[in-house]
Amino acid sequence: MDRNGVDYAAVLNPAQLEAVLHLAGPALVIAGAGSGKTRTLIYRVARLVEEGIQPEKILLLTFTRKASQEMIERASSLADARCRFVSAGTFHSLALQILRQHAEALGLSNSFTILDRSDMEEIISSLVPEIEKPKSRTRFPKRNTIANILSKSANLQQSMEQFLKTEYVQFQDCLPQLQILERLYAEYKQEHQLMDFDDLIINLRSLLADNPDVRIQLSQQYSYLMVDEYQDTNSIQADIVRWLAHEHKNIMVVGDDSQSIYSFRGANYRNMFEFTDYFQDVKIIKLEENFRSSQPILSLTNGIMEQASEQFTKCLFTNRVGGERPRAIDTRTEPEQSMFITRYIKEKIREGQSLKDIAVLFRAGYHSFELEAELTRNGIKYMKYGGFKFLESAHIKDFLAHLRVVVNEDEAVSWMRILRLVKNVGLAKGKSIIKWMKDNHGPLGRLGDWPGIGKNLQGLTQLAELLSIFDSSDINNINPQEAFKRVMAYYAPILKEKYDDFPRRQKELDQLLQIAGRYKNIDNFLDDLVMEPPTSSKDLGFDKEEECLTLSTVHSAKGLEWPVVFIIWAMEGRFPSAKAYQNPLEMEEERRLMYVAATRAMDELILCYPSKESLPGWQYEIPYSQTGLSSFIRGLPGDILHYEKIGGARKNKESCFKLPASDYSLDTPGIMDFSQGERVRHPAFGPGVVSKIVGDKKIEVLFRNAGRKLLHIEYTTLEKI
DNA sequence: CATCACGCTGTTTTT
DNA sequence: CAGCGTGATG
Repeated sequence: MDRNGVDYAAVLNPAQLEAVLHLAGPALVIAGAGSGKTRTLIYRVARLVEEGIQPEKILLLTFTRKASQEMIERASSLADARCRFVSAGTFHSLALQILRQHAEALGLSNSFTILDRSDMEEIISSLVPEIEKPKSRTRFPKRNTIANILSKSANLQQSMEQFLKTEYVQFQDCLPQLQILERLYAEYKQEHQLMDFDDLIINLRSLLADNPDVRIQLSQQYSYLMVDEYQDTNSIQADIVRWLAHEHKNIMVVGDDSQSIYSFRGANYRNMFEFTDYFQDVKIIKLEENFRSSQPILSLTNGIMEQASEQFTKCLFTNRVGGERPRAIDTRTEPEQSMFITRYIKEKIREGQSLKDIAVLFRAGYHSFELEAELTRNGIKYMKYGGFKFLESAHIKDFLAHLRVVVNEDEAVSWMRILRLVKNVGLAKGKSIIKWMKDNHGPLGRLGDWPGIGKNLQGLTQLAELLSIFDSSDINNINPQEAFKRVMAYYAPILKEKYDDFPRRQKELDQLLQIAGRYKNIDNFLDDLVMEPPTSSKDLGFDKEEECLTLSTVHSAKGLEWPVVFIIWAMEGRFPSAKAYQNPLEMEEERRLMYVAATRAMDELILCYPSKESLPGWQYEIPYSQTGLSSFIRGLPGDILHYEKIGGARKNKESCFKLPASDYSLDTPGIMDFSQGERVRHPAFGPGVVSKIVGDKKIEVLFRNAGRKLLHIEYTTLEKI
């Protein structure tokens, strides 16, 4: 019993207690999924505070800001209110904060702008025309791929040559071009005072490595360090941790090698085991008792990890008894999968389960599109995490570009966006205007003086007027919301002109305006948007705590749990390019990804896979043995999973799901018939008319409201009206 | 030099 | 589906 009345021994098991009572010196906590890792961290923070350590001096590093905020909140409500003042954040936010203070030590201005992924890609694609592409027949990588290559090689600290040899063999003959691009991109960033996410980390490390005084100052400022999800750090971040703890060695890292799923950004779970090489007398604590899942679920997850070629640690166990075996359900096709899940959820609700208790997890954002349509048609509310970020949609980026040049008038990426929105200005004119502005420093008000301005460039004059408003007032005193409204007055007509579905986009901008209202200055507002972009409608704060289903990528679901979890997994095998399963390394990560997904489930786990491919455009069928899921479950002992098949053609009597055939079988004439001229409704595109029957499962529909008039649509996304 | 229509391709994950 | 390249048009 301690002074404040938290009886740690009563709320923690022995291993957790050991971690919580550890005060000074290095410690490595190996914490299996669901072993109360967060709980342990929380109580350890509380414990440190109760020991009299100033909360500000405790630094808690996590991978998402959301995770750190939640931890702090729980710590201050569960244990000690002073925990509210603990310093917490992500590696990136810490780096930003420190670099803004010490930029000059690195020869940078402290008003640098942060590039998000799409900014990065935009710069790259503007640089690509400057290089001569290889003459050979092989394709040059797309901008997304180039960005991946540059980012990952930077994070791995490998030379381009070495990197291509090991990771992108297919682009090896583009080596000279990629090297040039790498250099051009670096020069561009230097010239325009820009940093991408990788630069934040890399620059922080150099700062720490080269400046003992900064290091000492920081180790005084943060004298106790904790790092969550340590298996997801890359070697640069591990260096940062080492430097930060260099003076005092009060460092506790917590992680689980089986949950390392970020190798695409250079993360290496071996960091965990190298930790003991860099610090002496590391206390190692293993948390192996699982408090989350039923034993049958753990048998599955243990089984999955037993197939891994490298396993360092633990086998999870629980004291819980009972529970159903996880189910593997062959839903035959993707539409049937969506219908199955939707029906099942409805039944659960009828049984009294809350929607909040159910989650559907998947590999990539677009894997849930089909399901989303089905849920919408059935009126099931859901919140989706991960995948596409709404901040990356064109209208939001366009709008924010205007605000960005208000803060930083040299910001060429944003200028390009803005200018190209003006009628009759394209790539070439945009470039020449930017060059002109550079040569004549101080573009804001004087854009109207551009010599090329003429009667067909009326838009430029208006833009100049808008910007002159900002130019004349003190930028630091502009209230973000006010600035927002002014830009909106200018941008709204452009929005209407450009998008047929502008009301939706307008609404999203209005939501963004609400967020802007929470800030006192534009700078911070923009920084926060890049560093911690809202990833779901919930983050935007407009859907109040409504009870709804969770849809999430596995990556975004990390650290969370639900009583009932569905996993949708089978699509990987369908891509001709999905050679993942031939590459043992990627296969290993895929396995850990499945492990993370499965360990989210508390009571009920349902793996769904359509054994038959049915997407438009990808007509060929993939044998079940090649689908992603089956490669995980093939090697498992037969009694770990309960196998089932559903689907019209199979008429499986064992199926737990008996529906009238017409309700969900594509083979049965019924709701899936459409004929030419029929009126239909799509959940996203609204009403339309069937214009043509293209094939067995494909029709063409003419939509009035959609940006595009003609779309090939799958039957199941449509509703007859 | 900007823009538009058309056809082809290729699909991740996050700060 | 979007994002890119191409070729025609203004």
